[in-house]
Parts: sequence; C-alpha cells; structure tokens
Amino acid sequence: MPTRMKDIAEDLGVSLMTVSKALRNHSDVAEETRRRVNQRARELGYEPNLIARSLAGHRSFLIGLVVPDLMHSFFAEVAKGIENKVSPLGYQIVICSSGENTEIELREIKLLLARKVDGLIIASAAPRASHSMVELLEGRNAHYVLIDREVLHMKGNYVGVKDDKMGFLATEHLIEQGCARIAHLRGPLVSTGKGRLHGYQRALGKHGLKVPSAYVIGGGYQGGTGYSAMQHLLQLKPRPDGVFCYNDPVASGAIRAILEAGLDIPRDIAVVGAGDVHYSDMLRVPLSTINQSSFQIGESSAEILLACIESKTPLPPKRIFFPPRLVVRESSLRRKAPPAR
Amino acid sequence: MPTRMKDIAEDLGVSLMTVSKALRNHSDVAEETRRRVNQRARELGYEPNLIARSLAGHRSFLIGLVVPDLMHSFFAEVAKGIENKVSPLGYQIVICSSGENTEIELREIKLLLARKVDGLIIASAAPRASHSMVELLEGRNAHYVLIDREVLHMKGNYVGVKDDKMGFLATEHLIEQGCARIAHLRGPLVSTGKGRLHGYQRALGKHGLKVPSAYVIGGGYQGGTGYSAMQHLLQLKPRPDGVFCYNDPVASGAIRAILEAGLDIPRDIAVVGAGDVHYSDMLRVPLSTINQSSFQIGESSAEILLACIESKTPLPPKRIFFPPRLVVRESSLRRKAPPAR
DNA sequence: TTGAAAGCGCTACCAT
DNA sequence: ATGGTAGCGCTTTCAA
Repeated sequence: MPTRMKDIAEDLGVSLMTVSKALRNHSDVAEETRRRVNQRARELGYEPNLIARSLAGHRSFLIGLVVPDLMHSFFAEVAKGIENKVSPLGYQIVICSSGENTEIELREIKLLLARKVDGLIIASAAPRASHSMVELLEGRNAHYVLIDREVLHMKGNYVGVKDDKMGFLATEHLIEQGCARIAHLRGPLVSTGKGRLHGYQRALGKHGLKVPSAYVIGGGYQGGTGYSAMQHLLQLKPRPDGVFCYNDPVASGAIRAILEAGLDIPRDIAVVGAGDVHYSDMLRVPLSTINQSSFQIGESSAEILLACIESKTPLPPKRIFFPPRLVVRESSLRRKAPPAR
Repeated sequence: MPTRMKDIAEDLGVSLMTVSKALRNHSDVAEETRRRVNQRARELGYEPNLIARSLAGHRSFLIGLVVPDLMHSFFAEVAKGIENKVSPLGYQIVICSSGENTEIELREIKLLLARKVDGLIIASAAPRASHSMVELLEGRNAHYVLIDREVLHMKGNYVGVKDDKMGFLATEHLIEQGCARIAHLRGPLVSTGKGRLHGYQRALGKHGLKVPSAYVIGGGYQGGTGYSAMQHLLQLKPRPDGVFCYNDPVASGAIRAILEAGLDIPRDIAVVGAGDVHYSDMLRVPLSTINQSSFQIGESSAEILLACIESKTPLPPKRIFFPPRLVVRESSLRRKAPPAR
C-alpha cells in the first residue's frame, strides 16, 4: 500500500494537518517542521492521492477535450496547443472523440462532467444546441469553451475562425487564378461546413459567377468522401475548372480523383483546401489552402478556460476569431504571380 | 449543488445503501424499490460523482496514454484503436505527450499514477528502463502496456512490431528494385530506431552490399530532420540511389529535399518509409512504406490492459508482435514488377 | 504555529 | 431485502 499523509504524521509524531500544510507549502507551518515533513515524505516515497485531493478540494486538475475525430490532424494540433498551456499548471487532458455523432458526444460530455473535470473544450458535432447540451453545460454551470465549430444558441466562450471568410478567401483566390466554373466539396452541416459554403457563394456572387447547383456536393470530412464526390463532379458537363474543398483531407481525396482521371492540377482543375494541416505541402500536388491557426486555437481556448477556472466570479463569455490566411501552393497556381510565402 | 444519493434516500425514506445498490443494479434489492429509486434519480437529475466512486471503489475507469508526440499520425491512430476498445466499457483516456523527453515522460507517468488511473499505455521515449521508471511502474505494481518502443530491461506487456524486420523488408525491397547504394535516415536511439537500423544493416549484409558509414545519418523523427539529413546525403559522392527512412514523416521530408535538388524519384533515388500513416499514399510521390498496424496496436494493447485490470490475479506478461507488411507505391518502383497490392 | 473535527460522495462489509 | 458502520485519503474550518 502506498504511503499516506497519515503514515508520515504518525512516523513523525505530528498531526495529519501539519503534514498536509507542510507538503502544500501552506503559510503557517514552522520552517523546521516543513523540512522534516518533506524529507520524510521523500524517504517514504510519498505521492499524494489526487483522487482524494479532488474529492476534498473540489478541483480535479483535469480538462476534458471532445473532438469529432482524433485522427484528423487539425484536432491533434489543437490538442497539442491545449496541452502546451495546461500541462505546466499541472492539468492533464481527458480526450474523447465523438465520431461526428451527437449522441456519443453527449454521452462523453456527461461522463466528463461526472468525473468533475475542471473544464471542457469541445469541437461539437452538433449544428445547434440541443436542449440536453445546454442543460448539461449551463445547468451545472460547467466551464467550457467551444472551438472550431460554433453551436447555434450557445453563447458561451468560442474560439475559431470566420468560416465564411475562409470560404470567401479560397474561392476568390480561385477566381483570381482565372477559374470560372468553381465547384465546392462541402463538409457536414455544422457551422464550419455551412460557413465555408456561404463564403464560397458570397465570392461567386461578388464576381457575378453562376454555377450549376450540382457543383456543390459532398457532406463528408474525410479523404474518402472527397475522392468519391470529386469523381461525381468530373462527370458533369461542363466540368468545373476549380474546386474549393471543405478541408485538406477532402482536398487530398479530390486530388487523387482528378489525377486518376488523367487531368492536370492546376491547369485543368485548380484545387484549394482548408485547414493547412502539417502535411499539406507534401501532398501529391502541394495544396493551396487556408490556414486556420489550429495550434493557436488550442492555446487560446486553453487560456480562456483556465481563466474561467481560476476566477472566483463568472467571467463574461469571450468570442475569439483568428484571421484565416490564404496559403498559395501549386494546386491553385495557374497565373504566374509570385507565390505568397 | 448536484443531487447526491443521500438526497434521493431522504426523499424516498429509504437508506443511502439501498439507493447505492439499486442504482448499480446490485442483486439484492426489491424490484419495486429499484424502480422507485431509478425514477426519482432521473427526476432529480442524479449523476454519480465519479471522483467519490473512484476513491471508495478503488477504480477510476481512467486509462493513461503517454506518447512522444500527439501530432504524429501513428500515435493518433493508436489512440483511436485504444479508445475503440475501452470506451464501450466506460473508460476514458488521459493523454499526455512527452515530446521525446524522458524527464517529462517520467513526470507525466508519476502524475497519472497519482491520479490512480487503472492502467497505462506507454510509447516510451526512454531507450532503456531507468531506475525510476521501473520503480514507478513495478514498485506500485501498476498495470501497464508498452507499445511501439520496447524498453530494455522492462519485461512487462509489450505490443508492437519487429523493427528489425521492418528495416530488413524495406531495405531488401530497395535492393530488389536494383538499388546498390542504399542510405538510411535513422531515427532516435530507441528500440524502433535501433531495430530498423539493424534490419537495414542485416539486409545489406545478406546481399553483400557495403556502404560508406556516412550513408547512415539522422536521429530525428519529424519531417524537418528528414529534409536536412537528406540534403546532406545528396552532397555525398557517390550519391545514394536508394534511401530507407525511419518513418513516413522523415521520408516525406527526404522526398522534398530530393525533388528540390531536381532529381527524380524513384529513378535517381528510390525512397521507402515506415509506418504507413494514412496520408502516405497521397504524398508528392506516393510513398512505399512498411505498414505496422497502428490501429491494431492500439486495440491489442487496450485489450491486454483491460484483461490485467479485470483479472484478480496478476497475469503473465504478454509480448505481441504484428507482422510488418511491405506496401509498394511509386516512390520505390523502379522495376516494372506488378506492384504488391 | 499546531491540531481536532467534520466532511467530500461514495462503496465494502457485516449485521439485521 | 435492507441498512448501519466504517472507511477511501485528503482539505477546509475553526479552536487551542
């Protein structure tokens, strides 16, 4: 059995309380006593039982992170950003993936709450706040930050990017590169998917471009769906000469479909992704994309959450938007303008 | 304040114990009582406090996962495999990254242990078992499974692949493709790095090939180090005509360096990676690599860990090796043999 | 500066 | 079938 405070106390002939205070560098305890306690603790290999401490102290030093998919590099980068901020303060991260399933998501959040995590960071699969979602988070006034995907009717903290602007930047870039028939492989109907689609439409509108409604298809967020959706697009007449993809994995699926059809990127079809995941410049065709500061989203959401946790009084909700940045690479470079670097 | 068992008990005029048993579907409690308790619990929005349960029940339903780098897709895939197995049983995962730093690794493991996680899955940054590492894990007889990287002098559970064989397969494949001057961008000096290096040397030996010692360089595990190490290799005379890389990220860095030098892959230099991460067939040059069943490593390690946790008596350590599989793609295909699919 | 008392919310064990 | 007692290992509150 591991050493407990009680053991140290008895061993030293002092009270349990003195040990507790000494170990936590509490103010009122004699220097000499503290030294003795610490030394004996070390000798006995004492490690505090964090479960007991959590129960008594109402603090678990645990942050819950809920993402749709562990394997998507975007969320891995976010997770790294979070860890960077919270780990030095002694927090650890409980990670859960929902698989884009709102029921699982709810179940995981509920479990996290039952564990008394000190706060939650959530990239939600839900397009709008469900009754149960609000009840869960607001009802027990949990500290939480939504990231990446906004949830309609939830007005807590949020950190992400303006998805509308991402879509707009990407699409306008394609237009500037001389594309006239621009398709969109859209994502799921969450804020990110809807926002990027809207930005795409807005850019087309601004430049007076019309496209057939069949030019907007998809609904997935992984390479496989990008591949099959692009195959559909390739059947259309006239064929698109540019495509803006929901995210980089979808774009890489699209690239594969295009190349397999024997077409050239960007000459026949220019491609722009979204997310700027770490390997996107190493793809078959180096991918133009919109950077969305994934790492910073992680860091920033963690900072906000920590502030909420530390604060005695409830803090007003923050909404932070990082500016999306166009990153031009080969997949969209039709005009020989100097590439933005 | 959230509802407690006590509240339900008082409300219903039964004892706390009856509530506790009823809620956990304990055998001896009247059907009628169970129904009443459950209903009232639902009405009051009761959720068990898992911290209290953990403290009293000596089970946290938490698994600790320690990896060198969250962002490496290999570990993301492993994590997904683990989650798949443990999540249906009510476990959640506390994830930590060590950044390839043994001190941080030790600190995180210590913290995990203090949290009383039910078990640990560790891809260690340590080449050999340090005194403190063994003391930590064995001393408190924690349940743990080492994955991917073996640790010398630790004879607990292990799940991974034969790294020697990975290196051998990759290198022999390059030889069969007609490469005569095969270099190796090696990884860090942990079991995986050393094993793959050894397999590389063994293949060269078997086929009577000699290479300059300068042909083996590197030491990193990320794209950046692959890039710069490859640039060095390109200066050598004679230049290598094949290169086996520690992992896929390193390989993708190498590919970039080779292409930037104006050379052709695989004609001038053939490249083989290791790991078969999910995007490796979408790289600049589709990457030949060695599949190491990352997802299955996750699943298998989780199964072993769960068995240890559930078992009353200590189980004998298991050592599981998945067979490495050569995956041939463009980056190494010089001879027109039909690609292995 | 030190310590005793009273919990945190739950479960194991043993009695009824 | 039901409930009382005794913790789990720690912290907070207050008294000495």
